[in-house]
Amino acid sequence: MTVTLADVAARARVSAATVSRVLNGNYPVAAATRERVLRAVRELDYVVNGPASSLAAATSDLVGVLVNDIADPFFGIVAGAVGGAIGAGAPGRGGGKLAVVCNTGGSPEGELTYLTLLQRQRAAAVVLTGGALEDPEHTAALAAKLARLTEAGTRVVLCGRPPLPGVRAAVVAFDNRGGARRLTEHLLGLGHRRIGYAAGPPGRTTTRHRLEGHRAALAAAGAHAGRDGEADRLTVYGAYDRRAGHAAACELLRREPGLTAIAAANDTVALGVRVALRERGLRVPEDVSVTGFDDLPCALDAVPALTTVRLPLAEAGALAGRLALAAPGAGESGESGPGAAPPVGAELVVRASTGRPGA
Amino acid sequence: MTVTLADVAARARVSAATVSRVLNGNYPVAAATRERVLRAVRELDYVVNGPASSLAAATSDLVGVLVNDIADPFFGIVAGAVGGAIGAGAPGRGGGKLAVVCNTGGSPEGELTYLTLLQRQRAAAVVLTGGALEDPEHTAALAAKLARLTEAGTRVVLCGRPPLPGVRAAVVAFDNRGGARRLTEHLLGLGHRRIGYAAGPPGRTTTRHRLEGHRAALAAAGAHAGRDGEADRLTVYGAYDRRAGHAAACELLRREPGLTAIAAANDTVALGVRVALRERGLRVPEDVSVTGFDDLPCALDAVPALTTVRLPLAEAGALAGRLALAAPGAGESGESGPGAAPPVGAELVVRASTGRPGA
DNA sequence: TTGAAAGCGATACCAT
DNA sequence: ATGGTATCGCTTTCAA
Repeated sequence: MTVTLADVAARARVSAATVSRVLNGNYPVAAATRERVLRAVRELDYVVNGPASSLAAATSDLVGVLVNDIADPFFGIVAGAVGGAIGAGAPGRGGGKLAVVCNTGGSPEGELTYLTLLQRQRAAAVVLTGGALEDPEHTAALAAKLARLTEAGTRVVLCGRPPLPGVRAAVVAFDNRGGARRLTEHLLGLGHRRIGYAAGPPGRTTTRHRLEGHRAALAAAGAHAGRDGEADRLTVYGAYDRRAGHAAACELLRREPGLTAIAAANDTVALGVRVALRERGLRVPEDVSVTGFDDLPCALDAVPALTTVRLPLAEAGALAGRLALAAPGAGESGESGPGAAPPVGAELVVRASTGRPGA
Repeated sequence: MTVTLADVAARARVSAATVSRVLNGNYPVAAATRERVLRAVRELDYVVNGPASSLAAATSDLVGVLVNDIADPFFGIVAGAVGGAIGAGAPGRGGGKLAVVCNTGGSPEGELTYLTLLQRQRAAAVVLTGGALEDPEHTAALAAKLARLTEAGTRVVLCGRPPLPGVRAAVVAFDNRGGARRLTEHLLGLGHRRIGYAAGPPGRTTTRHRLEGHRAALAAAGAHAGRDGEADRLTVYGAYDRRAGHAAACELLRREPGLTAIAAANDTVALGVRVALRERGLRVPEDVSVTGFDDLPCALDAVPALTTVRLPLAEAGALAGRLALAAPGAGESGESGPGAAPPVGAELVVRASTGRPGA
């Protein structure tokens, strides 16, 4: 029925071993022989049997990419970049791999389940993207699972989340604290003093780090500083989605109608905040930008103050992809060998303000 | 080193065959025996070797999802829904499959390359999403490739693109013509008469169908009808991204400054149009919505006229996922067997108008 | 209900 | 440079 290596070998009048060598290009093969084999492959329309190959070689060319929410362009861009970096046209050896994008929905079980699925597939590498849960129990389970994976030869890349103790992994770090801090400093610089904060879901590294950055900026400026718990009162947690951003803005304005600005923990949340502000007839600044907008010159020009905070997200993803390809053992926990850029500077953080500084 | 079926069998004091039966649940096994096996699996922390299993069974539990642009939330939502429908918690038999999201970038080669990669993996199914290229040569190549896949037992699902002659595939159809037509009718209803159109890339099914719908509405209303080529003059083609939307709006306004509205071929393009309008100080209507906004009540309320055009995108994706799981041979080319909903009604189409009806 | 054994298709070591 | 072949881990008849 389906064409196998043996069929090709027969047609090319060589052994199966030779065909394998030609196809993998790992061993020297006479040019004439190679030609004969390649022609047979073409004529028979032969396609390698991946499973068989993976079984024999004890490794597959699958690379798992775990994302918290594939519907969020943030992860879409990262996943796309990883896929591009490891895919067909990938530079050097190790290319031609297939990205398996797994949507965990941010749930701990989802994360573990998909890792098991990938482990089962003997994935060449797994890339965990986005903030991690800070629950000790889950962290332990995750670390254990990842340890097993690395033992089995699977490379682990952490992109946008902190290193895991005891896990040999390459990591692409985002400066969540610094980014959030600069964001709030920007608002303070505009004259805002009563600033609300639409935070991410509790218990996530990104949520905590960004909130810390936000508060550091407030503290440095002496804002909210007097009354205890004032910062808490002006902070509302929620999922990283529009609906939550909308709800957060409503709640924040209910608690403190005198708010002049609201900082959001990420782009998607900012979109929700925007909608809430518009509903109330509040002015929404044009400089609310969205992940991915950076390919639009006009959008960039509109937010000069934030330009430096911007992260070429796609490049971070590509870097993660390259790290996934790198030979195991190369520069773990930090960056890696050839062609690897230093850890990326800052996470993209965008805010929506009510645009009434001093009001 | 790594635990195998044989290890589990030994520990449970049964044969490998029995372990396999327990794990796959296809054959009857004594309850006591099953327990013993499952305990051994747990104790040894055994994980099936996917490649070996796929090799023996001649099929894998991978489902390929081809998307034109993973960074576009439209595809993110669809891909996520497919993944959810076939994944861990999938109903009935056939669940527990792994979605492999492949970003073709809308290129014909990418499409073919990924299909080969999936063919090599012996994918259980492939889901092609989004508009298709109308190039006869590529269509033929694609049809041939898909034919080979189905022959090998891979199910093919077309989601958002027309059926392919000679290819046994399930299809989830979007009413691109109808959606676009209603969109333009909406604008006409608001009093607009000089309407620009930011179309998608030339040569795509979605581009053509939506444009046809748009023009049908214009023709029915007698708008643009008099002068020949007027509709062409007010149409600008471009990629399905913001940058192109921005460029299209600029060009349209250059050609006809008297424009009172611009209809965009999709959400992402509409966002770009929006930016261009804002740059010019033109009023941007609040009812410009974005794919995925439908989970935000306020957004829905803002666009009553479009509510009926809205497609629960995630549901279309889930449907496609279910079709991917269905037994081969079940109701091809149209819809399918158990639990399958009828083809979805309408594609989500959003527009941006300059908000100056009659101006 | 369970076991034994023959593949599945490619890889890589050992010869030649 | 090329061929023979054991091996990878699981599935699936065929018997018992």
